[in-house]
Amino acid sequence: MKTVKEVSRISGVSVRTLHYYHSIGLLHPTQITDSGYRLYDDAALQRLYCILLFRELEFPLKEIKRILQSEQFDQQAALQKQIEWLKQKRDYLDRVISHACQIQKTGVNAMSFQSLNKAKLQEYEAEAKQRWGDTAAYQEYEQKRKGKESAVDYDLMNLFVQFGQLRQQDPTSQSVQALVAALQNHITEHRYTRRCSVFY
Amino acid sequence: MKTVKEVSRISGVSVRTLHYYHSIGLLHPTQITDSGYRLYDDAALQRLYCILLFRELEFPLKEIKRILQSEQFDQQAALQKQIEWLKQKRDYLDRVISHACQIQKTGVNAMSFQSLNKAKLQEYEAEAKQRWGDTAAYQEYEQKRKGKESAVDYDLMNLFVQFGQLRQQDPTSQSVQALVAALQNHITEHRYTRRCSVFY
DNA sequence: CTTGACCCTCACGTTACGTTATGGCTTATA
DNA sequence: TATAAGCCATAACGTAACGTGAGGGTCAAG
Repeated sequence: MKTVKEVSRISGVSVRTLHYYHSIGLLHPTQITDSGYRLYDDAALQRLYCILLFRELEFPLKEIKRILQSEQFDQQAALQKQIEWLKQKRDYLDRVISHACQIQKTGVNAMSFQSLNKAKLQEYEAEAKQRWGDTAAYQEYEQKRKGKESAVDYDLMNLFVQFGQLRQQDPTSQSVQALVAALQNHITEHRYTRRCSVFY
Repeated sequence: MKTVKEVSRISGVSVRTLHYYHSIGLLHPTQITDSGYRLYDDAALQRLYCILLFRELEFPLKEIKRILQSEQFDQQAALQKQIEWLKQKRDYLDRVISHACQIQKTGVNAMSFQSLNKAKLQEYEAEAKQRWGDTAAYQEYEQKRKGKESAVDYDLMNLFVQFGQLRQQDPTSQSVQALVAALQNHITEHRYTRRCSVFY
């Protein structure tokens, strides 16, 4: 039986987080002493680990809660499909890279934005639908998506468009340099942290 | 001069967002009519585009505000370094994939966690430090990081550890299937959205 | 029995908006 | 010109996942 502090040290989450997870019913302490102290056993730790796992994947806590009490699916096939998905992401990254290289060499004017558009992503989405359309989880997902407009009409291309437009303007201009500086800084800062460590 | 509705339609952001950006001083309307209506010109639209660009990269709005009024850096070199960074990410993804394949074939017991650990990411971090250590932006970043403990002692490996542990337990168990199902569902749901479209 | 390290429960702050609620402005049409 | 449709505005509360004190019990050591 471990106290909040011990669990915190072991798992890396804050005591406050344990309080919070308790309050929302995501992780109940195994026992609570007369004086109100929370105590956790190994099973609780195991569950916490699962929670953190899903959190790593950016599941909202409510989803995690739901997940941890549901059941279904073929595991082996899932891993297989997961691998394929990862490969597609890598390929996409490849295209992004070559595109960036092209921009670097030729500037914006020569960019063939058609070659790298979000159509590819939608392809994936369609494929995902095929792959998971028969699952209960996906059905729910679909349900939730209804009514939500995908009102995002800018994307990676626009990033490069911006880059390009700025380049054509004035290489030493305020906005260009600020853009680049910030880009680097931000990526340096955020791309090594928990949020993105898994899929980058 | 466009009204909020028009800007909203063009840019894809909500009217509320325009209100908000105004309220925090991130994007001022070009003009405000006697009756209090916000009006934006093309320069404002351009600025909005920049804002959205940075937002896409997950900059907090405060940072964006700061960025848009700062100035510095060599742009060309930055793009180059950015490309290299992207390549490293892709390579990391490659390793993740091969690791996943190995797990798929041999199960957990055979996993060589040493081969894919966060050391590689830390390498990148060190390299980033070298690359950007001389920049003002990075200095600030360092400043901010002080005092923050990197208390996250689980990562992608733990993902597979979990996967593996569960597999060894019982392939048809509740937790295994829930894990996989949720994983798939979540990724299907979240990996095609705005948040991650750029870097995947 | 006192001290220090731990524990507890409020409860407000944060980020980037979404979502009504309530009411004024503008424009087209009857 | 009156009225309705459609757009505008300002509150002001809700959300997610905690961080950060404030104010106050508890427990083991000395």
